[in-house]
Amino acid sequence: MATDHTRSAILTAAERLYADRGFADVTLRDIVAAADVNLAAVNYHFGSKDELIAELFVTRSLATNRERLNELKAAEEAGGGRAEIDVVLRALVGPTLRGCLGPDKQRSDAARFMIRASIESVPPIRKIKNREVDHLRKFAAAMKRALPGRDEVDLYWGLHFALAMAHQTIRDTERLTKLSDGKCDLNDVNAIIDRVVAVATLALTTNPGRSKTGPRVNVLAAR
Amino acid sequence: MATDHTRSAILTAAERLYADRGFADVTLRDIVAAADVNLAAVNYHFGSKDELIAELFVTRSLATNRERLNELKAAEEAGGGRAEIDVVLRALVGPTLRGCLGPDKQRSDAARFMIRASIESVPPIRKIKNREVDHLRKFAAAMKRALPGRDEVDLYWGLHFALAMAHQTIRDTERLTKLSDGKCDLNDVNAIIDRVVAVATLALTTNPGRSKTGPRVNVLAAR
DNA sequence: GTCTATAGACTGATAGAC
DNA sequence: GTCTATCAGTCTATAGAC
Repeated sequence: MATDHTRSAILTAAERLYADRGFADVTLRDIVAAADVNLAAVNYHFGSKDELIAELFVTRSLATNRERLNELKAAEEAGGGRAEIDVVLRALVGPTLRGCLGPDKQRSDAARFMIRASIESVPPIRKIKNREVDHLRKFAAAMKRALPGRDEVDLYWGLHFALAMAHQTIRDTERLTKLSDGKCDLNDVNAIIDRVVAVATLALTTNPGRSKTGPRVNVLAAR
Repeated sequence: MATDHTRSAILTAAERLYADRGFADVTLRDIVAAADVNLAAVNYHFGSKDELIAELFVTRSLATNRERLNELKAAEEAGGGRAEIDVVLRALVGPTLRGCLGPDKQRSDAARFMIRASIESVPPIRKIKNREVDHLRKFAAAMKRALPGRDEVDLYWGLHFALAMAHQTIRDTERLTKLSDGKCDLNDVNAIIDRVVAVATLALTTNPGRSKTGPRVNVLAAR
Protein backbone atom coordinates (compact mmCIF):
# COMPACT_ATOMS: atom_id res chain seq x y z
CA MET A 1 0.00 0.00 0.00
CA ALA A 2 3.06 2.21 0.14
CA THR A 3 2.85 3.09 -3.52
CA ASP A 4 -0.82 2.86 -4.23
CA HIS A 5 -0.06 6.01 -6.14
CA THR A 6 1.17 3.93 -9.07
CA ARG A 7 -2.07 2.01 -9.25
CA SER A 8 -4.32 5.06 -9.20
CA ALA A 9 -2.05 6.95 -11.57
CA ILE A 10 -2.55 4.15 -14.09
CA LEU A 11 -6.32 4.19 -13.59
CA THR A 12 -6.57 7.96 -13.99
CA ALA A 13 -4.36 8.11 -17.06
CA ALA A 14 -6.06 5.11 -18.68
CA GLU A 15 -9.54 6.51 -18.16
CA ARG A 16 -8.61 9.82 -19.70
CA LEU A 17 -6.78 8.31 -22.67
CA TYR A 18 -9.49 5.76 -23.41
CA ALA A 19 -12.12 8.49 -23.15
CA ASP A 20 -10.18 10.69 -25.55
CA ARG A 21 -9.02 8.24 -28.18
CA GLY A 22 -10.88 4.96 -27.74
CA PHE A 23 -9.74 1.48 -26.76
CA ALA A 24 -8.30 0.51 -30.12
CA ASP A 25 -5.96 3.49 -30.41
CA VAL A 26 -4.48 3.51 -26.90
CA THR A 27 -1.66 1.10 -26.07
CA LEU A 28 -0.35 0.21 -22.64
CA ARG A 29 2.75 2.15 -23.56
CA ASP A 30 0.68 5.29 -24.05
CA ILE A 31 -0.88 4.78 -20.63
CA VAL A 32 2.33 4.18 -18.70
CA ALA A 33 3.91 7.17 -20.41
CA ALA A 34 1.02 9.43 -19.37
CA ALA A 35 1.01 8.00 -15.84
CA ASP A 36 4.79 8.16 -15.67
CA VAL A 37 5.14 4.58 -14.42
CA ASN A 38 6.80 1.45 -15.74
CA LEU A 39 5.20 -0.76 -18.34
CA ALA A 40 5.20 -3.85 -16.14
CA ALA A 41 3.32 -2.02 -13.42
CA VAL A 42 0.11 -2.51 -15.39
CA ASN A 43 0.55 -6.24 -15.39
CA TYR A 44 1.58 -6.26 -11.77
CA HIS A 45 -1.44 -4.30 -10.55
CA PHE A 46 -4.14 -5.48 -12.95
CA GLY A 47 -2.93 -8.66 -14.62
CA SER A 48 -3.62 -7.58 -18.19
CA LYS A 49 -4.87 -4.80 -20.39
CA ASP A 50 -8.36 -6.31 -20.46
CA GLU A 51 -8.53 -6.48 -16.68
CA LEU A 52 -7.51 -2.83 -16.45
CA ILE A 53 -10.38 -1.90 -18.76
CA ALA A 54 -12.72 -4.15 -16.79
CA GLU A 55 -11.77 -2.50 -13.50
CA LEU A 56 -12.45 0.95 -14.91
CA PHE A 57 -15.80 -0.11 -16.28
CA VAL A 58 -16.93 -2.04 -13.21
CA THR A 59 -16.22 0.89 -10.92
CA ARG A 60 -18.30 3.30 -12.95
CA SER A 61 -21.17 0.95 -13.72
CA LEU A 62 -21.52 -0.18 -10.12
CA ALA A 63 -21.98 3.46 -9.17
CA THR A 64 -24.69 3.89 -11.79
CA ASN A 65 -26.48 0.72 -10.74
CA ARG A 66 -26.44 1.84 -7.12
CA GLU A 67 -27.94 5.17 -8.11
CA ARG A 68 -30.65 3.41 -10.11
CA LEU A 69 -31.63 1.15 -7.23
CA ASN A 70 -31.64 4.01 -4.74
CA GLU A 71 -34.05 5.96 -6.92
CA LEU A 72 -36.27 2.92 -7.36
CA LYS A 73 -36.25 2.07 -3.68
CA ALA A 74 -37.06 5.63 -2.64
CA ALA A 75 -39.95 5.80 -5.08
CA GLU A 76 -41.44 2.47 -4.04
CA GLU A 77 -41.15 3.30 -0.34
CA ALA A 78 -42.87 6.62 -0.92
CA GLY A 79 -45.66 4.79 -2.71
CA GLY A 80 -46.11 2.07 -0.12
CA GLY A 81 -44.17 -0.65 -1.93
CA ARG A 82 -45.34 0.30 -5.38
CA ALA A 83 -44.31 3.09 -7.77
CA GLU A 84 -45.97 4.37 -10.93
CA ILE A 85 -44.57 2.84 -14.11
CA ASP A 86 -43.10 6.11 -15.37
CA VAL A 87 -41.27 6.59 -12.08
CA VAL A 88 -39.81 3.08 -12.32
CA LEU A 89 -38.65 3.74 -15.88
CA ARG A 90 -37.20 7.07 -14.83
CA ALA A 91 -35.11 5.34 -12.17
CA LEU A 92 -33.91 2.92 -14.85
CA VAL A 93 -32.77 5.35 -17.54
CA GLY A 94 -32.25 8.57 -15.56
CA PRO A 95 -28.91 7.83 -13.88
CA THR A 96 -27.33 6.50 -17.07
CA LEU A 97 -28.44 9.45 -19.18
CA ARG A 98 -27.52 12.03 -16.55
CA GLY A 99 -24.11 10.38 -16.17
CA CYS A 100 -23.29 10.44 -19.89
CA LEU A 101 -25.03 13.48 -21.38
CA GLY A 102 -25.26 17.16 -20.53
CA PRO A 103 -23.03 20.14 -21.23
CA ASP A 104 -20.52 20.02 -18.36
CA LYS A 105 -20.59 16.23 -18.10
CA GLN A 106 -19.00 16.23 -21.51
CA ARG A 107 -15.77 17.23 -19.82
CA SER A 108 -15.73 14.55 -17.16
CA ASP A 109 -13.29 11.76 -17.97
CA ALA A 110 -15.59 9.25 -16.30
CA ALA A 111 -18.58 10.26 -18.41
CA ARG A 112 -16.62 10.23 -21.62
CA PHE A 113 -15.13 6.86 -20.71
CA MET A 114 -18.60 5.39 -20.24
CA ILE A 115 -19.76 6.79 -23.56
CA ARG A 116 -16.73 5.22 -25.19
CA ALA A 117 -17.47 1.91 -23.48
CA SER A 118 -21.00 2.09 -24.81
CA ILE A 119 -19.83 2.72 -28.37
CA GLU A 120 -16.84 0.44 -28.77
CA SER A 121 -17.90 -2.47 -26.58
CA VAL A 122 -14.63 -4.39 -26.32
CA PRO A 123 -14.67 -8.00 -25.07
CA PRO A 124 -13.92 -7.32 -21.37
CA ILE A 125 -16.76 -4.81 -21.22
CA ARG A 126 -19.22 -7.05 -23.02
CA LYS A 127 -18.44 -9.77 -20.51
CA ILE A 128 -19.39 -7.51 -17.62
CA LYS A 129 -22.53 -6.24 -19.31
CA ASN A 130 -23.76 -9.80 -19.69
CA ARG A 131 -23.84 -10.13 -15.92
CA GLU A 132 -26.16 -7.13 -15.72
CA VAL A 133 -29.30 -9.23 -16.13
CA ASP A 134 -29.77 -9.84 -12.42
CA HIS A 135 -29.77 -6.11 -11.85
CA LEU A 136 -32.43 -5.60 -14.52
CA ARG A 137 -34.64 -8.28 -12.97
CA LYS A 138 -35.25 -5.96 -10.05
CA PHE A 139 -36.68 -3.38 -12.43
CA ALA A 140 -38.77 -5.98 -14.22
CA ALA A 141 -40.22 -6.90 -10.83
CA ALA A 142 -40.98 -3.26 -10.02
CA MET A 143 -42.65 -2.85 -13.38
CA LYS A 144 -44.79 -5.89 -12.65
CA ARG A 145 -45.87 -4.28 -9.38
CA ALA A 146 -46.69 -1.05 -11.21
CA LEU A 147 -48.72 -2.76 -13.95
CA PRO A 148 -50.03 -6.02 -12.45
CA GLY A 149 -52.51 -6.62 -15.25
CA ARG A 150 -50.05 -6.25 -18.12
CA ASP A 151 -48.74 -9.31 -19.94
CA GLU A 152 -45.28 -10.19 -18.66
CA VAL A 153 -43.82 -10.38 -22.15
CA ASP A 154 -44.96 -6.82 -22.87
CA LEU A 155 -43.19 -5.65 -19.73
CA TYR A 156 -39.91 -7.18 -20.85
CA TRP A 157 -40.22 -5.57 -24.27
CA GLY A 158 -41.00 -2.25 -22.65
CA LEU A 159 -37.93 -2.50 -20.43
CA HIS A 160 -35.84 -3.51 -23.42
CA PHE A 161 -37.09 -0.61 -25.54
CA ALA A 162 -36.56 1.93 -22.75
CA LEU A 163 -32.93 0.88 -22.40
CA ALA A 164 -32.57 0.82 -26.18
CA MET A 165 -33.68 4.43 -26.53
CA ALA A 166 -31.45 5.58 -23.66
CA HIS A 167 -28.33 3.77 -24.84
CA GLN A 168 -28.71 4.68 -28.48
CA THR A 169 -29.08 8.32 -27.50
CA ILE A 170 -25.80 8.13 -25.59
CA ARG A 171 -24.08 6.19 -28.34
CA ASP A 172 -25.25 8.16 -31.33
CA THR A 173 -25.40 11.74 -30.15
CA GLU A 174 -23.54 12.87 -33.22
CA ARG A 175 -25.85 11.26 -35.76
CA LEU A 176 -29.00 12.73 -34.27
CA THR A 177 -27.39 16.15 -34.07
CA LYS A 178 -26.33 15.99 -37.71
CA LEU A 179 -29.64 14.57 -38.90
CA SER A 180 -31.67 17.23 -37.14
CA ASP A 181 -29.22 19.97 -38.08
CA GLY A 182 -28.76 20.78 -34.41
CA LYS A 183 -32.48 21.12 -33.78
CA CYS A 184 -32.51 18.24 -31.29
CA ASP A 185 -30.91 19.56 -28.12
CA LEU A 186 -28.67 16.84 -26.71
CA ASN A 187 -27.57 19.03 -23.82
CA ASP A 188 -30.95 19.18 -22.12
CA VAL A 189 -30.67 15.88 -20.26
CA ASN A 190 -33.92 16.25 -18.38
CA ALA A 191 -35.88 16.77 -21.57
CA ILE A 192 -34.28 13.65 -23.05
CA ILE A 193 -35.12 11.59 -19.97
CA ASP A 194 -38.69 12.87 -20.21
CA ARG A 195 -38.92 11.83 -23.83
CA VAL A 196 -37.57 8.32 -23.26
CA VAL A 197 -39.74 7.75 -20.19
CA ALA A 198 -42.79 9.13 -21.96
CA VAL A 199 -42.47 6.87 -25.01
CA ALA A 200 -41.78 3.77 -22.93
CA THR A 201 -44.65 4.56 -20.57
CA LEU A 202 -47.01 5.15 -23.44
CA ALA A 203 -46.03 1.85 -25.03
CA LEU A 204 -46.67 0.04 -21.77
CA THR A 205 -49.96 1.71 -20.86
CA THR A 206 -51.77 1.84 -24.20
CA ASN A 207 -53.98 -1.07 -25.09
CA PRO A 208 -53.61 -2.71 -28.47
CA GLY A 209 -55.55 -1.14 -31.34
CA ARG A 210 -56.30 2.16 -29.68
CA SER A 211 -54.32 4.53 -31.88
CA LYS A 212 -56.25 7.24 -33.65
CA THR A 213 -54.27 7.24 -36.89
CA GLY A 214 -52.75 4.01 -38.12
CA PRO A 215 -54.85 1.06 -39.22
CA ARG A 216 -52.69 -1.60 -37.60
CA VAL A 217 -51.09 -0.10 -34.55
CA ASN A 218 -50.90 -2.88 -32.02
CA VAL A 219 -48.34 -1.36 -29.70
CA LEU A 220 -46.48 -3.92 -27.65
CA ALA A 221 -48.89 -6.79 -28.09
CA ALA A 222 -48.14 -7.44 -31.73
CA ARG A 223 -49.26 -10.43 -33.76
CA MET B 1 -8.43 -10.08 -63.19
CA ALA B 2 -6.85 -13.41 -63.92
CA THR B 3 -6.97 -14.49 -60.32
CA ASP B 4 -9.92 -12.66 -58.89
CA HIS B 5 -10.45 -15.93 -57.11
CA THR B 6 -7.94 -14.91 -54.48
CA ARG B 7 -9.78 -11.71 -53.73
CA SER B 8 -13.17 -13.34 -53.28
CA ALA B 9 -11.69 -16.24 -51.34
CA ILE B 10 -10.37 -13.73 -48.82
CA LEU B 11 -13.73 -11.96 -48.60
CA THR B 12 -15.65 -15.19 -48.06
CA ALA B 13 -13.27 -16.55 -45.45
CA ALA B 14 -13.04 -13.23 -43.63
CA GLU B 15 -16.80 -12.80 -43.43
CA ARG B 16 -17.27 -16.24 -41.98
CA LEU B 17 -14.44 -15.95 -39.46
CA TYR B 18 -15.45 -12.47 -38.30
CA ALA B 19 -19.05 -13.64 -37.96
CA ASP B 20 -17.96 -16.63 -35.90
CA ARG B 21 -15.33 -15.14 -33.63
CA GLY B 22 -15.48 -11.36 -33.82
CA PHE B 23 -13.04 -8.78 -35.14
CA ALA B 24 -10.72 -8.77 -32.14
CA ASP B 25 -10.05 -12.50 -32.18
CA VAL B 26 -9.43 -13.06 -35.89
CA THR B 27 -5.98 -12.28 -37.29
CA LEU B 28 -5.02 -11.85 -40.93
CA ARG B 29 -3.11 -15.09 -40.60
CA ASP B 30 -6.32 -16.89 -39.62
CA ILE B 31 -8.04 -15.49 -42.69
CA VAL B 32 -5.32 -16.38 -45.20
CA ALA B 33 -5.09 -19.87 -43.75
CA ALA B 34 -8.84 -20.38 -44.18
CA ALA B 35 -8.81 -18.90 -47.68
CA ASP B 36 -5.63 -20.80 -48.56
CA VAL B 37 -3.87 -17.73 -49.93
CA ASN B 38 -0.70 -15.88 -49.07
CA LEU B 39 -0.53 -13.40 -46.21
CA ALA B 40 0.58 -10.54 -48.43
CA ALA B 41 -2.44 -11.03 -50.70
CA VAL B 42 -4.67 -9.27 -48.17
CA ASN B 43 -2.59 -6.13 -48.25
CA TYR B 44 -2.24 -6.33 -52.02
CA HIS B 45 -5.98 -6.57 -52.69
CA PHE B 46 -7.40 -4.45 -49.87
CA GLY B 47 -4.56 -2.28 -48.53
CA SER B 48 -5.07 -3.09 -44.89
CA LYS B 49 -7.09 -5.14 -42.45
CA ASP B 50 -9.39 -2.20 -41.78
CA GLU B 51 -10.12 -1.71 -45.46
CA LEU B 52 -10.99 -5.39 -45.79
CA ILE B 53 -13.50 -5.03 -42.95
CA ALA B 54 -14.85 -1.84 -44.52
CA GLU B 55 -15.38 -3.53 -47.88
CA LEU B 56 -17.31 -6.35 -46.25
CA PHE B 57 -19.50 -3.94 -44.31
CA VAL B 58 -20.13 -1.53 -47.19
CA THR B 59 -21.30 -4.33 -49.47
CA ARG B 60 -23.85 -5.59 -46.99
CA SER B 61 -25.12 -2.26 -45.78
CA LEU B 62 -25.57 -0.88 -49.30
CA ALA B 63 -27.83 -3.85 -49.99
CA THR B 64 -29.90 -3.11 -46.89
CA ASN B 65 -30.18 0.58 -47.72
CA ARG B 66 -31.35 -0.25 -51.23
CA GLU B 67 -34.01 -2.56 -49.82
CA ARG B 68 -35.17 0.15 -47.44
CA LEU B 69 -35.52 2.75 -50.18
CA ASN B 70 -37.31 0.33 -52.50
CA GLU B 71 -39.89 -0.37 -49.80
CA LEU B 72 -40.34 3.32 -49.09
CA LYS B 73 -40.62 4.25 -52.75
CA ALA B 74 -43.17 1.51 -53.46
CA ALA B 75 -45.28 2.59 -50.50
CA GLU B 76 -45.24 6.28 -51.41
CA GLU B 77 -46.06 5.59 -55.05
CA ALA B 78 -48.98 3.41 -54.01
CA GLY B 79 -50.22 6.24 -51.80
CA GLY B 80 -49.82 8.98 -54.38
CA GLY B 81 -46.54 10.40 -53.11
CA ARG B 82 -47.35 9.93 -49.45
CA ALA B 83 -47.31 6.87 -47.18
CA GLU B 84 -48.75 6.35 -43.70
CA ILE B 85 -46.24 6.92 -40.92
CA ASP B 86 -46.24 3.28 -39.80
CA VAL B 87 -45.49 2.16 -43.35
CA VAL B 88 -42.55 4.57 -43.54
CA LEU B 89 -41.20 3.29 -40.25
CA ARG B 90 -41.67 -0.28 -41.40
CA ALA B 91 -39.55 0.40 -44.49
CA LEU B 92 -36.89 1.86 -42.19
CA VAL B 93 -36.54 -0.94 -39.65
CA GLY B 94 -37.93 -3.92 -41.55
CA PRO B 95 -35.01 -4.74 -43.85
CA THR B 96 -32.43 -4.46 -41.08
CA LEU B 97 -34.37 -6.63 -38.67
CA ARG B 98 -35.25 -9.23 -41.31
CA GLY B 99 -31.61 -9.31 -42.38
CA CYS B 100 -30.25 -9.96 -38.90
CA LEU B 101 -32.87 -11.89 -36.95
CA GLY B 102 -34.92 -14.98 -37.58
CA PRO B 103 -34.28 -18.70 -37.20
CA ASP B 104 -32.61 -19.60 -40.51
CA LYS B 105 -30.93 -16.24 -40.94
CA GLN B 106 -28.93 -17.17 -37.89
CA ARG B 107 -26.93 -19.47 -40.15
CA SER B 108 -26.13 -16.99 -42.89
CA ASP B 109 -22.57 -15.70 -42.71
CA ALA B 110 -23.70 -12.31 -43.99
CA ALA B 111 -26.36 -11.93 -41.30
CA ARG B 112 -24.04 -13.00 -38.53
CA PHE B 113 -21.37 -10.65 -39.82
CA MET B 114 -23.77 -7.71 -39.70
CA ILE B 115 -24.81 -8.60 -36.14
CA ARG B 116 -21.15 -8.72 -35.18
CA ALA B 117 -20.57 -5.35 -36.86
CA SER B 118 -23.46 -3.93 -34.87
CA ILE B 119 -22.09 -5.24 -31.58
CA GLU B 120 -18.36 -4.64 -31.84
CA SER B 121 -18.33 -1.43 -33.89
CA VAL B 122 -14.65 -1.25 -34.83
CA PRO B 123 -13.25 2.04 -36.19
CA PRO B 124 -13.58 1.28 -39.94
CA ILE B 125 -17.25 0.37 -39.47
CA ARG B 126 -18.02 3.42 -37.33
CA LYS B 127 -16.54 5.62 -40.03
CA ILE B 128 -18.93 4.20 -42.61
CA LYS B 129 -21.94 4.45 -40.32
CA ASN B 130 -21.28 8.16 -39.86
CA ARG B 131 -21.89 8.69 -43.56
CA GLU B 132 -25.34 7.11 -43.23
CA VAL B 133 -27.01 10.43 -42.34
CA ASP B 134 -27.85 11.36 -45.92
CA HIS B 135 -29.67 8.08 -46.32
CA LEU B 136 -31.73 8.75 -43.18
CA ARG B 137 -32.69 12.21 -44.40
CA LYS B 138 -34.85 10.58 -47.06
CA PHE B 139 -36.83 8.85 -44.33
CA ALA B 140 -37.11 12.02 -42.30
CA ALA B 141 -38.56 13.68 -45.39
CA ALA B 142 -41.06 10.85 -45.89
CA MET B 143 -42.07 11.10 -42.23
CA LYS B 144 -42.65 14.82 -42.71
CA ARG B 145 -44.96 14.06 -45.63
CA ALA B 146 -46.82 11.49 -43.53
CA LEU B 147 -47.27 13.82 -40.55
CA PRO B 148 -47.17 17.37 -41.92
CA GLY B 149 -48.52 18.92 -38.73
CA ARG B 150 -46.02 17.34 -36.37
CA ASP B 151 -43.11 19.34 -34.97
CA GLU B 152 -39.97 18.56 -36.93
CA VAL B 153 -37.96 17.90 -33.77
CA ASP B 154 -40.46 15.24 -32.69
CA LEU B 155 -40.05 13.53 -36.04
CA TYR B 156 -36.28 13.32 -35.63
CA TRP B 157 -36.68 11.88 -32.15
CA GLY B 158 -39.19 9.37 -33.44
CA LEU B 159 -36.84 8.27 -36.19
CA HIS B 160 -33.99 8.06 -33.71
CA PHE B 161 -36.03 5.96 -31.26
CA ALA B 162 -37.27 3.61 -33.99
CA LEU B 163 -33.70 2.88 -35.05
CA ALA B 164 -32.66 2.58 -31.41
CA MET B 165 -35.22 -0.13 -30.71
CA ALA B 166 -34.36 -2.03 -33.87
CA HIS B 167 -30.60 -1.94 -33.39
CA GLN B 168 -30.66 -2.74 -29.70
CA THR B 169 -32.86 -5.75 -30.43
CA ILE B 170 -30.30 -7.02 -32.92
CA ARG B 171 -27.40 -6.22 -30.64
CA ASP B 172 -28.77 -7.55 -27.39
CA THR B 173 -30.76 -10.60 -28.35
CA GLU B 174 -29.10 -12.60 -25.64
CA ARG B 175 -29.89 -10.23 -22.79
CA LEU B 176 -33.59 -9.99 -23.60
CA THR B 177 -33.81 -13.75 -23.93
CA LYS B 178 -32.15 -14.28 -20.57
CA LEU B 179 -34.12 -11.53 -18.84
CA SER B 180 -37.44 -12.86 -20.07
CA ASP B 181 -36.43 -16.46 -19.47
CA GLY B 182 -37.07 -17.21 -23.13
CA LYS B 183 -40.58 -15.77 -23.02
CA CYS B 184 -39.72 -13.09 -25.61
CA ASP B 185 -39.55 -14.85 -28.96
CA LEU B 186 -36.60 -13.42 -30.88
CA ASN B 187 -37.19 -15.74 -33.82
CA ASP B 188 -40.52 -14.21 -34.85
CA VAL B 189 -39.09 -11.34 -36.89
CA ASN B 190 -42.44 -10.08 -38.12
CA ALA B 191 -43.77 -9.78 -34.59
CA ILE B 192 -40.66 -7.82 -33.58
CA ILE B 193 -41.01 -5.47 -36.54
CA ASP B 194 -44.66 -4.96 -35.58
CA ARG B 195 -43.69 -4.09 -32.02
CA VAL B 196 -41.01 -1.60 -33.00
CA VAL B 197 -43.19 0.06 -35.63
CA ALA B 198 -46.14 0.17 -33.25
CA VAL B 199 -44.25 1.86 -30.43
CA ALA B 200 -42.60 4.39 -32.73
CA THR B 201 -45.90 5.13 -34.49
CA LEU B 202 -47.66 5.56 -31.19
CA ALA B 203 -45.00 7.95 -29.96
CA LEU B 204 -45.34 10.00 -33.13
CA THR B 205 -49.11 10.09 -33.30
CA THR B 206 -50.11 10.66 -29.69
CA ASN B 207 -50.52 14.21 -28.53
CA PRO B 208 -48.80 15.36 -25.36
CA GLY B 209 -50.61 14.75 -22.07
CA ARG B 210 -53.12 12.23 -23.37
CA SER B 211 -52.09 9.13 -21.47
CA LYS B 212 -54.67 7.52 -19.24
CA THR B 213 -52.34 6.52 -16.41
CA GLY B 214 -49.30 8.65 -15.69
CA PRO B 215 -49.58 12.18 -14.39
CA ARG B 216 -46.77 13.58 -16.52
CA VAL B 217 -46.65 11.64 -19.74
CA ASN B 218 -45.68 14.11 -22.39
CA VAL B 219 -44.63 11.65 -25.06
CA LEU B 220 -42.21 13.13 -27.55
CA ALA B 221 -42.93 16.77 -26.82
CA ALA B 222 -41.28 16.85 -23.43
CA ARG B 223 -40.57 19.91 -21.30
C1' DG C 1 5.86 -6.41 -1.14
C1' DT C 2 6.82 -3.20 -4.81
C1' DC C 3 8.76 -2.09 -8.87
C1' DT C 4 12.32 -2.18 -12.91
C1' DA C 5 14.35 -4.06 -16.80
C1' DT C 6 14.21 -7.21 -20.22
C1' DA C 7 12.81 -11.13 -23.13
C1' DG C 8 9.38 -13.65 -25.95
C1' DA C 9 5.49 -14.51 -28.95
C1' DC C 10 2.43 -12.46 -31.88
C1' DT C 11 0.39 -8.82 -34.85
C1' DG C 12 -0.24 -5.94 -39.31
C1' DA C 13 2.45 -4.18 -42.94
C1' DT C 14 5.98 -4.02 -46.68
C1' DA C 15 10.13 -4.55 -49.83
C1' DG C 16 11.68 -7.08 -53.46
C1' DA C 17 12.27 -11.55 -56.07
C1' DC C 18 9.57 -14.29 -59.19
C1' DG D 1 -0.48 -11.27 -59.18
C1' DT D 2 1.92 -14.06 -56.03
C1' DC D 3 5.17 -15.23 -52.59
C1' DT D 4 9.21 -15.21 -49.12
C1' DA D 5 11.47 -12.80 -45.77
C1' DT D 6 11.50 -9.37 -42.65
C1' DC D 7 10.09 -5.11 -40.35
C1' DA D 8 8.52 -2.32 -36.27
C1' DG D 9 5.14 -2.38 -32.85
C1' DT D 10 2.02 -4.72 -29.61
C1' DC D 11 0.84 -7.36 -25.20
C1' DT D 12 2.31 -10.57 -21.76
C1' DA D 13 5.39 -12.73 -18.55
C1' DT D 14 9.22 -13.07 -15.42
C1' DA D 15 13.86 -12.63 -13.24
C1' DG D 16 15.78 -9.96 -10.09
C1' DA D 17 16.78 -5.20 -7.86
C1' DC D 18 14.98 -2.24 -4.16
